[in-house]
Amino acid sequence: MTLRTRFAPSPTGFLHIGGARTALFCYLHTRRHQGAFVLRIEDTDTERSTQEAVAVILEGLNWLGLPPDEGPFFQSHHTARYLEVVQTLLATGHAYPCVCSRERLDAVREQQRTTGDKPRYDGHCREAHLTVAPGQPHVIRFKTPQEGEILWEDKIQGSIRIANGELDDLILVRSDGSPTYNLAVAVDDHDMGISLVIRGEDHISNTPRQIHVFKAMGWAVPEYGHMPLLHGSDGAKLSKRHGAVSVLQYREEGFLPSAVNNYLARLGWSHGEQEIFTMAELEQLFDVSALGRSAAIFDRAKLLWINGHHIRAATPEQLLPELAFQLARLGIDPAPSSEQLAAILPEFQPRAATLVEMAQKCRFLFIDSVLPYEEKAARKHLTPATRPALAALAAAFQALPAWTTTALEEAFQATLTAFGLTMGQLAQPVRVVLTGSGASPGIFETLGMLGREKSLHRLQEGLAHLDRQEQTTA
RNA sequence: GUCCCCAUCGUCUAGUGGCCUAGGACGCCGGCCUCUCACGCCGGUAACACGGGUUCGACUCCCGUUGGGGACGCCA
Repeated sequence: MTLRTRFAPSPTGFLHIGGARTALFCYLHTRRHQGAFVLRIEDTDTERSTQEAVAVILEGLNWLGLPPDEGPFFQSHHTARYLEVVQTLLATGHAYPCVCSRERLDAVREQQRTTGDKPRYDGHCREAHLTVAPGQPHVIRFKTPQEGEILWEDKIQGSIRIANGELDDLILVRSDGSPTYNLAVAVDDHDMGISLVIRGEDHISNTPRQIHVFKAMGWAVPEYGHMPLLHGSDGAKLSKRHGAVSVLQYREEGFLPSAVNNYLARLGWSHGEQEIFTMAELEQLFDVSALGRSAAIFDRAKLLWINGHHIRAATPEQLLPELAFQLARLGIDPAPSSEQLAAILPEFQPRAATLVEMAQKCRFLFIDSVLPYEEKAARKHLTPATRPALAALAAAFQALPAWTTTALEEAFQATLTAFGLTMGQLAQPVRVVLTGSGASPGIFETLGMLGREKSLHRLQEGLAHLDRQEQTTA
Protein backbone atom coordinates (compact mmCIF):
# COMPACT_ATOMS: atom_id res chain seq x y z
CA MET A 1 0.00 0.00 0.00
CA THR A 2 1.44 3.31 -1.00
CA LEU A 3 1.68 6.22 1.36
CA ARG A 4 -0.92 8.94 1.03
CA THR A 5 -0.69 12.19 2.97
CA ARG A 6 -2.64 15.39 2.81
CA PHE A 7 -2.13 19.04 3.58
CA ALA A 8 -5.44 20.53 4.69
CA PRO A 9 -5.41 24.28 5.23
CA SER A 10 -8.54 26.24 5.97
CA PRO A 11 -8.92 29.22 3.64
CA THR A 12 -9.57 31.78 6.34
CA GLY A 13 -6.33 33.64 5.78
CA PHE A 14 -2.98 33.43 4.05
CA LEU A 15 -0.51 30.58 4.21
CA HIS A 16 1.82 31.58 7.00
CA ILE A 17 5.21 30.19 7.80
CA GLY A 18 3.86 27.58 10.22
CA GLY A 19 1.42 26.26 7.63
CA ALA A 20 4.20 26.26 5.08
CA ARG A 21 6.25 24.07 7.38
CA THR A 22 3.40 21.59 7.73
CA ALA A 23 2.99 21.50 3.97
CA LEU A 24 6.75 21.08 3.50
CA PHE A 25 6.96 18.16 5.93
CA CYS A 26 4.00 16.41 4.30
CA TYR A 27 5.48 17.00 0.89
CA LEU A 28 9.01 15.86 1.76
CA HIS A 29 7.91 12.79 3.67
CA THR A 30 5.68 11.79 0.78
CA ARG A 31 8.43 12.29 -1.81
CA ARG A 32 10.84 10.24 0.19
CA HIS A 33 8.39 7.34 0.35
CA GLN A 34 7.11 7.75 -3.19
CA GLY A 35 3.61 8.40 -1.96
CA ALA A 36 0.90 10.80 -3.00
CA PHE A 37 0.56 14.29 -1.56
CA VAL A 38 -3.03 15.49 -1.54
CA LEU A 39 -4.15 19.08 -1.10
CA ARG A 40 -7.53 19.54 0.51
CA ILE A 41 -9.10 22.88 1.27
CA GLU A 42 -11.05 22.74 4.52
CA ASP A 43 -13.76 25.25 3.86
CA THR A 44 -16.56 23.88 6.00
CA ASP A 45 -16.72 27.22 7.78
CA THR A 46 -18.56 29.11 5.08
CA GLU A 47 -18.62 32.24 7.21
CA ARG A 48 -14.89 32.70 7.20
CA SER A 49 -13.64 30.91 4.10
CA THR A 50 -12.82 33.05 1.10
CA GLN A 51 -11.82 32.54 -2.51
CA GLU A 52 -8.99 35.03 -2.09
CA ALA A 53 -7.52 32.96 0.71
CA VAL A 54 -7.64 29.86 -1.49
CA ALA A 55 -5.80 31.72 -4.23
CA VAL A 56 -3.14 33.01 -1.87
CA ILE A 57 -2.56 29.57 -0.34
CA LEU A 58 -2.16 28.05 -3.79
CA GLU A 59 0.22 30.80 -4.79
CA GLY A 60 2.23 30.27 -1.62
CA LEU A 61 2.57 26.53 -2.19
CA ASN A 62 3.49 27.16 -5.78
CA TRP A 63 6.19 29.65 -4.82
CA LEU A 64 7.65 27.24 -2.28
CA GLY A 65 7.68 24.52 -4.90
CA LEU A 66 5.38 22.10 -3.10
CA PRO A 67 2.90 21.06 -5.78
CA PRO A 68 0.27 18.53 -4.72
CA ASP A 69 -0.04 15.24 -6.58
CA GLU A 70 -3.81 15.45 -6.22
CA GLY A 71 -6.18 18.29 -5.59
CA PRO A 72 -6.98 20.85 -4.52
CA PHE A 73 -10.19 19.26 -3.34
CA PHE A 74 -12.79 21.32 -1.54
CA GLN A 75 -14.74 20.07 1.43
CA SER A 76 -17.60 22.35 0.53
CA HIS A 77 -18.15 20.07 -2.48
CA HIS A 78 -18.57 17.04 -0.24
CA THR A 79 -21.43 18.18 1.97
CA ALA A 80 -23.87 15.54 0.73
CA ARG A 81 -21.40 12.77 1.51
CA TYR A 82 -20.82 14.04 5.05
CA LEU A 83 -24.55 14.17 5.71
CA GLU A 84 -24.93 10.68 4.32
CA VAL A 85 -22.36 9.45 6.82
CA VAL A 86 -24.24 11.20 9.59
CA GLN A 87 -27.41 9.33 8.60
CA THR A 88 -25.52 6.08 9.03
CA LEU A 89 -24.19 7.20 12.38
CA LEU A 90 -27.70 8.16 13.46
CA ALA A 91 -29.08 4.84 12.28
CA THR A 92 -26.43 2.84 14.10
CA GLY A 93 -26.87 4.75 17.33
CA HIS A 94 -23.51 6.53 17.14
CA ALA A 95 -25.09 9.93 16.88
CA TYR A 96 -28.13 11.73 18.21
CA PRO A 97 -29.98 14.99 17.82
CA CYS A 98 -29.51 17.66 20.47
CA VAL A 99 -31.74 20.64 21.04
CA CYS A 100 -29.73 22.40 23.73
CA SER A 101 -29.60 26.13 23.23
CA ARG A 102 -26.34 28.02 23.01
CA GLU A 103 -27.36 29.84 26.12
CA ARG A 104 -27.69 26.60 28.05
CA LEU A 105 -24.35 25.39 26.71
CA ASP A 106 -22.67 28.60 27.76
CA ALA A 107 -24.17 28.36 31.20
CA VAL A 108 -22.99 24.78 31.60
CA ARG A 109 -19.44 25.71 30.58
CA GLU A 110 -19.49 28.69 32.88
CA GLN A 111 -20.54 26.47 35.74
CA GLN A 112 -17.85 23.89 34.95
CA ARG A 113 -15.21 26.54 34.86
CA THR A 114 -16.10 27.82 38.27
CA THR A 115 -16.06 24.34 39.75
CA GLY A 116 -12.71 23.70 38.10
CA ASP A 117 -13.97 21.04 35.73
CA LYS A 118 -12.99 20.72 32.12
CA PRO A 119 -15.57 22.65 30.08
CA ARG A 120 -17.54 20.18 27.98
CA TYR A 121 -21.01 19.17 26.89
CA ASP A 122 -22.89 17.54 29.75
CA GLY A 123 -24.78 15.02 27.64
CA HIS A 124 -28.17 16.55 28.31
CA CYS A 125 -29.79 15.16 25.17
CA ARG A 126 -27.64 12.06 24.90
CA GLU A 127 -30.20 9.58 26.19
CA ALA A 128 -33.29 11.63 25.43
CA HIS A 129 -34.03 9.80 22.15
CA LEU A 130 -35.48 12.97 20.75
CA THR A 131 -37.49 13.06 17.60
CA VAL A 132 -37.13 16.55 16.29
CA ALA A 133 -40.06 18.18 14.62
CA PRO A 134 -39.46 19.59 11.13
CA GLY A 135 -38.08 23.06 11.46
CA GLN A 136 -37.06 22.59 15.06
CA PRO A 137 -33.52 23.88 15.57
CA HIS A 138 -31.10 21.15 16.58
CA VAL A 139 -27.61 19.84 16.03
CA ILE A 140 -26.39 16.29 15.59
CA ARG A 141 -23.87 15.09 18.13
CA PHE A 142 -21.56 12.13 18.13
CA LYS A 143 -22.23 9.66 20.92
CA THR A 144 -18.74 9.31 22.33
CA PRO A 145 -18.12 6.16 24.38
CA GLN A 146 -17.73 7.10 28.01
CA GLU A 147 -15.61 4.17 29.06
CA GLY A 148 -12.25 3.10 27.74
CA GLU A 149 -9.62 5.13 25.98
CA ILE A 150 -8.17 5.90 22.61
CA LEU A 151 -4.54 5.04 22.09
CA TRP A 152 -2.43 5.50 19.01
CA GLU A 153 1.21 5.21 18.06
CA ASP A 154 1.99 8.69 16.88
CA LYS A 155 4.70 8.74 14.20
CA ILE A 156 6.29 11.72 15.88
CA GLN A 157 5.09 11.86 19.46
CA GLY A 158 5.22 8.19 20.35
CA SER A 159 2.22 6.56 21.98
CA ILE A 160 -0.52 8.89 23.10
CA ARG A 161 -3.52 7.75 25.11
CA ILE A 162 -6.55 9.76 25.99
CA ALA A 163 -9.36 8.50 28.20
CA ASN A 164 -12.78 8.66 26.58
CA GLY A 165 -14.02 10.24 29.76
CA GLU A 166 -12.05 13.33 28.82
CA LEU A 167 -14.04 13.75 25.66
CA ASP A 168 -17.53 15.06 25.17
CA ASP A 169 -20.15 14.57 22.49
CA LEU A 170 -18.90 16.73 19.66
CA ILE A 171 -21.20 18.35 17.18
CA LEU A 172 -21.19 16.74 13.73
CA VAL A 173 -23.87 18.85 12.09
CA ARG A 174 -24.64 22.44 12.98
CA SER A 175 -28.15 23.75 13.47
CA ASP A 176 -28.01 25.20 9.96
CA GLY A 177 -27.45 21.69 8.63
CA SER A 178 -23.79 22.14 7.74
CA PRO A 179 -21.12 19.59 8.70
CA THR A 180 -18.35 20.47 11.12
CA TYR A 181 -14.60 20.02 10.90
CA ASN A 182 -14.17 16.78 12.82
CA LEU A 183 -16.80 15.02 10.76
CA ALA A 184 -15.53 16.31 7.43
CA VAL A 185 -11.92 15.46 8.22
CA ALA A 186 -12.67 11.90 9.20
CA VAL A 187 -14.87 11.27 6.17
CA ASP A 188 -12.41 12.80 3.73
CA ASP A 189 -9.36 11.16 5.23
CA HIS A 190 -11.17 7.87 4.75
CA ASP A 191 -12.62 8.60 1.32
CA MET A 192 -9.31 9.89 0.02
CA GLY A 193 -7.44 6.89 1.35
CA ILE A 194 -5.13 9.00 3.50
CA SER A 195 -2.76 6.64 5.26
CA LEU A 196 -0.75 9.15 7.29
CA VAL A 197 -2.11 12.36 8.73
CA ILE A 198 0.69 14.85 9.31
CA ARG A 199 -0.44 17.99 11.10
CA GLY A 200 0.44 20.31 13.94
CA GLU A 201 0.41 19.13 17.50
CA ASP A 202 -2.44 21.52 18.22
CA HIS A 203 -4.60 18.86 16.58
CA ILE A 204 -3.78 16.13 19.08
CA SER A 205 -7.01 16.67 20.95
CA ASN A 206 -9.01 16.22 17.75
CA THR A 207 -7.45 12.89 16.94
CA PRO A 208 -9.41 10.73 19.40
CA ARG A 209 -12.64 12.32 18.19
CA GLN A 210 -11.81 11.52 14.60
CA ILE A 211 -10.71 8.01 15.46
CA HIS A 212 -14.09 7.47 17.09
CA VAL A 213 -15.84 8.40 13.87
CA PHE A 214 -13.62 5.99 11.96
CA LYS A 215 -14.43 3.20 14.36
CA ALA A 216 -18.13 3.90 14.41
CA MET A 217 -18.12 3.67 10.63
CA GLY A 218 -16.01 0.54 10.68
CA TRP A 219 -13.23 2.21 8.71
CA ALA A 220 -9.51 1.56 8.99
CA VAL A 221 -7.87 4.25 11.07
CA PRO A 222 -4.96 6.07 9.40
CA GLU A 223 -1.64 6.68 11.09
CA TYR A 224 -0.99 10.05 12.68
CA GLY A 225 2.06 12.22 13.11
CA HIS A 226 1.69 15.39 15.12
CA MET A 227 4.54 17.77 14.54
CA PRO A 228 5.77 20.22 17.16
CA LEU A 229 4.62 23.77 16.64
CA LEU A 230 6.62 26.74 15.48
CA HIS A 231 6.94 29.40 18.12
CA GLY A 232 7.69 33.11 18.06
CA SER A 233 10.59 34.58 19.97
CA ASP A 234 8.46 34.79 23.12
CA GLY A 235 7.98 31.04 23.05
CA ALA A 236 4.29 31.11 22.20
CA LYS A 237 2.60 29.59 19.17
CA LEU A 238 3.35 31.67 16.11
CA SER A 239 0.65 34.20 15.42
CA LYS A 240 0.09 37.44 13.58
CA ARG A 241 1.51 39.20 16.58
CA HIS A 242 4.90 37.70 15.73
CA GLY A 243 4.69 38.98 12.21
CA ALA A 244 3.59 35.55 11.03
CA VAL A 245 2.73 36.96 7.67
CA SER A 246 2.09 35.23 4.39
CA VAL A 247 4.96 33.13 3.06
CA LEU A 248 4.71 35.34 0.00
CA GLN A 249 6.02 38.11 2.20
CA TYR A 250 9.31 36.23 2.22
CA ARG A 251 9.48 36.48 -1.52
CA GLU A 252 8.93 40.21 -1.21
CA GLU A 253 11.74 40.35 1.30
CA GLY A 254 14.12 38.65 -1.09
CA PHE A 255 14.25 35.11 0.26
CA LEU A 256 14.66 32.11 -2.00
CA PRO A 257 12.10 29.32 -1.64
CA SER A 258 14.91 26.78 -1.41
CA ALA A 259 16.34 28.69 1.54
CA VAL A 260 13.02 29.00 3.32
CA ASN A 261 12.44 25.27 2.87
CA ASN A 262 15.97 24.48 4.01
CA TYR A 263 15.54 26.57 7.13
CA LEU A 264 12.11 25.19 7.94
CA ALA A 265 13.30 21.63 7.52
CA ARG A 266 16.07 22.15 10.05
CA LEU A 267 13.53 23.16 12.67
CA GLY A 268 12.95 19.91 14.49
CA TRP A 269 14.92 17.79 12.10
CA SER A 270 18.60 17.22 11.40
CA HIS A 271 20.85 15.05 9.32
CA GLY A 272 24.23 14.67 10.97
CA GLU A 273 25.95 18.00 11.02
CA GLN A 274 24.70 19.14 7.65
CA GLU A 275 23.07 22.56 7.60
CA ILE A 276 22.63 23.29 3.93
CA PHE A 277 20.27 21.13 1.91
CA THR A 278 18.93 21.37 -1.61
CA MET A 279 15.31 20.44 -2.23
CA ALA A 280 16.49 17.26 -3.94
CA GLU A 281 18.46 16.27 -0.85
CA LEU A 282 15.54 16.96 1.44
CA GLU A 283 13.23 14.92 -0.74
CA GLN A 284 15.60 12.04 -0.35
CA LEU A 285 16.49 12.38 3.34
CA PHE A 286 13.60 13.87 5.22
CA ASP A 287 11.45 11.55 7.27
CA VAL A 288 8.79 12.62 9.67
CA SER A 289 9.66 9.86 12.11
CA ALA A 290 13.04 11.50 12.66
CA LEU A 291 11.41 14.68 13.91
CA GLY A 292 12.04 15.92 17.42
CA ARG A 293 9.18 16.53 19.78
CA SER A 294 9.85 19.97 21.13
CA ALA A 295 8.69 23.23 19.63
CA ALA A 296 11.19 25.41 17.81
CA ILE A 297 11.53 29.15 17.83
CA PHE A 298 11.69 30.95 14.53
CA ASP A 299 15.06 32.67 14.14
CA ARG A 300 15.35 35.15 11.31
CA ALA A 301 19.12 35.52 11.71
CA LYS A 302 19.69 31.92 10.76
CA LEU A 303 17.22 32.12 7.90
CA LEU A 304 19.25 35.05 6.58
CA TRP A 305 22.46 33.07 6.77
CA ILE A 306 20.91 30.13 4.94
CA ASN A 307 19.43 32.43 2.35
CA GLY A 308 22.87 33.93 1.72
CA HIS A 309 24.19 30.44 1.22
CA HIS A 310 21.53 29.59 -1.32
CA ILE A 311 22.12 32.87 -3.12
CA ARG A 312 25.81 32.06 -3.42
CA ALA A 313 25.11 28.51 -4.54
CA ALA A 314 22.61 29.56 -7.20
CA THR A 315 23.54 30.22 -10.81
CA PRO A 316 23.11 33.81 -12.04
CA GLU A 317 20.38 32.55 -14.34
CA GLN A 318 18.37 31.24 -11.38
CA LEU A 319 18.64 34.55 -9.56
CA LEU A 320 18.01 36.73 -12.54
CA PRO A 321 14.21 36.95 -12.37
CA GLU A 322 14.28 37.51 -8.62
CA LEU A 323 16.79 40.32 -8.90
CA ALA A 324 14.87 41.90 -11.73
CA PHE A 325 11.76 41.74 -9.55
CA GLN A 326 13.51 43.52 -6.69
CA LEU A 327 15.06 46.16 -8.94
CA ALA A 328 11.64 46.91 -10.34
CA ARG A 329 10.39 47.40 -6.81
CA LEU A 330 13.15 49.93 -6.32
CA GLY A 331 11.80 51.80 -9.30
CA ILE A 332 14.70 51.06 -11.65
CA ASP A 333 13.55 52.07 -15.10
CA PRO A 334 14.25 51.03 -17.76
CA ALA A 335 14.73 47.48 -16.54
CA PRO A 336 18.27 46.20 -17.13
CA SER A 337 18.59 43.44 -19.70
CA SER A 338 19.01 39.83 -18.66
CA GLU A 339 22.51 39.80 -20.14
CA GLN A 340 23.42 42.82 -18.09
CA LEU A 341 22.11 41.28 -14.87
CA ALA A 342 23.66 37.90 -15.48
CA ALA A 343 27.02 39.62 -15.98
CA ILE A 344 26.98 41.52 -12.72
CA LEU A 345 25.28 38.92 -10.51
CA PRO A 346 28.41 36.95 -9.58
CA GLU A 347 29.91 40.09 -8.07
CA PHE A 348 26.94 40.55 -5.77
CA GLN A 349 26.13 36.96 -4.85
CA PRO A 350 28.64 36.80 -1.99
CA ARG A 351 27.59 40.25 -0.80
CA ALA A 352 23.90 39.82 -0.12
CA ALA A 353 21.84 37.81 2.32
CA THR A 354 18.62 38.64 0.48
CA LEU A 355 17.69 39.73 -3.02
CA VAL A 356 16.40 42.97 -1.55
CA GLU A 357 19.85 43.66 -0.20
CA MET A 358 21.38 42.69 -3.52
CA ALA A 359 19.12 45.07 -5.41
CA GLN A 360 20.06 47.89 -3.09
CA LYS A 361 23.74 47.13 -3.54
CA CYS A 362 23.74 47.05 -7.31
CA ARG A 363 21.28 49.87 -7.72
CA PHE A 364 24.09 52.36 -8.37
CA LEU A 365 24.77 50.67 -11.69
CA PHE A 366 21.38 51.50 -13.10
CA ILE A 367 20.73 55.06 -12.04
CA ASP A 368 21.92 58.28 -13.63
CA SER A 369 23.61 59.84 -10.66
CA VAL A 370 24.64 58.63 -7.26
CA LEU A 371 24.40 62.08 -5.75
CA PRO A 372 24.02 62.84 -2.96
CA TYR A 373 26.76 60.62 -1.60
CA GLU A 374 26.34 58.64 1.55
CA GLU A 375 27.30 61.26 4.08
CA LYS A 376 29.61 59.27 6.29
CA ALA A 377 31.51 57.78 3.37
CA ALA A 378 31.93 61.13 1.65
CA ARG A 379 33.14 62.83 4.78
CA LYS A 380 35.72 60.17 5.40
CA HIS A 381 37.06 59.55 1.90
CA LEU A 382 36.17 62.49 -0.30
CA THR A 383 38.43 65.15 1.15
CA PRO A 384 39.99 68.12 -0.70
CA ALA A 385 43.35 66.36 -0.40
CA THR A 386 42.13 63.62 -2.70
CA ARG A 387 41.19 65.99 -5.49
CA PRO A 388 44.51 66.16 -7.39
CA ALA A 389 44.89 62.39 -7.59
CA LEU A 390 41.24 61.99 -8.50
CA ALA A 391 41.61 64.54 -11.27
CA ALA A 392 44.72 62.85 -12.57
CA LEU A 393 43.05 59.48 -12.52
CA ALA A 394 40.05 60.86 -14.37
CA ALA A 395 42.35 62.25 -17.02
CA ALA A 396 44.27 58.99 -17.32
CA PHE A 397 41.05 57.02 -17.67
CA GLN A 398 39.79 59.51 -20.21
CA ALA A 399 42.85 58.85 -22.32
CA LEU A 400 42.51 55.09 -22.19
CA PRO A 401 42.12 53.54 -25.63
CA ALA A 402 40.20 50.60 -24.24
CA TRP A 403 38.18 50.13 -21.02
CA THR A 404 39.79 46.85 -19.99
CA THR A 405 40.69 45.69 -16.52
CA THR A 406 44.37 45.59 -17.43
CA ALA A 407 44.33 49.11 -18.79
CA LEU A 408 42.41 50.38 -15.78
CA GLU A 409 44.83 48.73 -13.39
CA GLU A 410 47.82 50.22 -15.15
CA ALA A 411 46.39 53.71 -15.13
CA PHE A 412 45.44 53.32 -11.50
CA GLN A 413 48.90 52.11 -10.52
CA ALA A 414 50.53 54.96 -12.38
CA THR A 415 48.43 57.48 -10.49
CA LEU A 416 49.24 55.78 -7.22
CA THR A 417 52.94 56.02 -7.93
CA ALA A 418 52.74 59.60 -9.13
CA PHE A 419 51.04 60.77 -5.97
CA GLY A 420 52.66 58.36 -3.55
CA LEU A 421 49.34 56.93 -2.46
CA THR A 422 48.36 53.51 -1.27
CA MET A 423 45.66 51.52 -2.94
CA GLY A 424 43.13 52.29 -0.24
CA GLN A 425 43.82 55.99 -0.28
CA LEU A 426 42.71 56.29 -3.87
CA ALA A 427 40.29 53.40 -4.21
CA GLN A 428 37.97 54.64 -1.50
CA PRO A 429 37.42 58.14 -2.91
CA VAL A 430 36.89 56.60 -6.33
CA ARG A 431 34.44 54.13 -4.84
CA VAL A 432 32.41 56.87 -3.22
CA VAL A 433 32.28 58.85 -6.42
CA LEU A 434 31.34 55.79 -8.46
CA THR A 435 28.81 54.18 -6.15
CA GLY A 436 27.85 56.85 -3.66
CA SER A 437 28.91 54.61 -0.80
CA GLY A 438 32.00 53.27 0.86
CA ALA A 439 31.28 49.65 0.06
CA SER A 440 31.10 47.89 -3.28
CA PRO A 441 32.71 45.06 -5.21
CA GLY A 442 36.39 45.43 -6.09
CA ILE A 443 37.19 48.81 -7.58
CA PHE A 444 38.20 47.43 -10.98
CA GLU A 445 35.18 45.17 -11.10
CA THR A 446 33.06 48.18 -10.23
CA LEU A 447 34.63 50.27 -12.97
CA GLY A 448 34.14 47.44 -15.41
CA MET A 449 30.49 46.92 -14.54
CA LEU A 450 29.71 50.62 -14.62
CA GLY A 451 31.35 51.05 -18.00
CA ARG A 452 33.41 53.84 -19.46
CA GLU A 453 30.78 56.46 -19.96
CA LYS A 454 29.18 56.30 -16.55
CA SER A 455 32.51 55.93 -14.76
CA LEU A 456 34.01 59.01 -16.41
CA HIS A 457 30.86 60.96 -15.83
CA ARG A 458 30.85 60.10 -12.15
CA LEU A 459 34.48 61.01 -11.72
CA GLN A 460 33.69 64.45 -13.17
CA GLU A 461 30.68 64.63 -10.94
CA GLY A 462 32.93 63.88 -7.98
CA LEU A 463 35.40 66.60 -8.90
CA ALA A 464 32.60 69.08 -9.26
CA HIS A 465 31.29 68.03 -5.90
CA LEU A 466 34.69 68.69 -4.33
CA ASP A 467 34.84 72.10 -5.96
CA ARG A 468 31.43 73.00 -4.63
CA GLN A 469 32.51 71.90 -1.21
CA GLU A 470 35.63 74.03 -1.47
CA GLN A 471 33.51 77.07 -2.21
CA THR A 472 31.09 76.62 0.66
CA THR A 473 33.83 76.09 3.21
CA ALA A 474 35.97 78.95 1.84
C1' G B 1 -8.80 24.72 36.42
C1' U B 2 -8.74 19.79 33.64
C1' C B 3 -6.30 16.78 29.99
C1' C B 4 -2.12 16.12 26.54
C1' C B 5 2.90 17.26 25.11
C1' C B 6 7.81 19.21 25.85
C1' A B 7 12.66 20.42 28.62
C1' U B 8 21.17 20.20 26.05
C1' C B 9 24.74 26.92 24.71
C1' G B 10 20.57 33.35 23.47
C1' U B 11 18.52 30.27 18.93
C1' C B 12 18.43 25.52 15.79
C1' U B 13 20.44 20.94 17.02
C1' A B 14 24.06 16.10 17.89
C1' G B 15 23.89 12.81 21.83
C1' U B 16 20.05 7.04 22.63
C1' G B 17 24.29 4.21 29.99
C1' G B 18 30.72 4.47 29.74
C1' C B 19 33.49 7.15 23.06
C1' C B 20 31.09 13.75 26.78
C1' U B 21 36.74 17.43 30.46
C1' A B 22 28.93 17.48 25.95
C1' G B 23 29.97 17.97 19.23
C1' G B 24 28.12 21.14 15.01
C1' A B 25 25.48 25.52 13.11
C1' C B 26 23.42 30.68 13.54
C1' G B 27 24.41 34.96 16.44
C1' C B 28 28.08 37.59 19.18
C1' C B 29 33.52 38.76 20.16
C1' G B 30 38.71 38.57 18.38
C1' G B 31 42.18 37.54 14.36
C1' C B 32 43.73 36.36 9.21
C1' C B 33 42.80 37.64 4.04
C1' U B 34 42.25 42.68 1.93
C1' C B 35 41.33 48.77 -2.21
C1' U B 36 35.97 49.00 0.90
C1' C B 37 32.00 45.63 1.96
C1' A B 38 31.08 40.80 1.78
C1' C B 39 32.66 35.72 1.04
C1' G B 40 36.32 32.40 3.00
C1' C B 41 39.65 30.73 6.90
C1' C B 42 41.33 30.51 12.20
C1' G B 43 40.18 31.18 17.34
C1' G B 44 36.92 32.53 21.49
C1' U B 45 32.07 33.05 24.26
C1' A B 46 28.06 29.99 25.82
C1' A B 47 24.12 24.57 27.69
C1' C B 48 22.72 18.98 29.96
C1' A B 49 16.12 23.30 34.62
C1' C B 50 15.98 21.26 39.81
C1' G B 51 15.46 17.13 43.41
C1' G B 52 15.21 12.14 44.28
C1' G B 53 16.00 7.27 42.76
C1' U B 54 17.94 2.78 39.36
C1' U B 55 23.15 1.52 38.17
C1' C B 56 29.92 0.05 39.16
C1' G B 57 28.65 4.41 36.02
C1' A B 58 23.89 8.91 34.02
C1' C B 59 22.74 14.35 29.31
C1' U B 60 21.01 9.57 28.32
C1' C B 61 16.29 5.04 32.28
C1' C B 62 12.20 5.87 36.38
C1' C B 63 9.49 9.23 39.82
C1' G B 64 8.54 14.04 41.50
C1' U B 65 9.08 19.46 41.32
C1' U B 66 9.54 23.68 38.48
C1' G B 67 9.15 25.97 33.90
C1' G B 68 7.16 26.24 28.91
C1' G B 69 3.64 24.94 25.19
C1' G B 70 -0.98 22.97 23.26
C1' A B 71 -6.18 21.68 23.71
C1' C B 72 -10.76 22.39 26.13
C1' G B 73 -16.33 26.38 20.13
C1' C B 74 -22.72 25.10 16.34
C1' C B 75 -13.37 27.60 14.24
C1' A B 76 -10.28 24.68 11.63
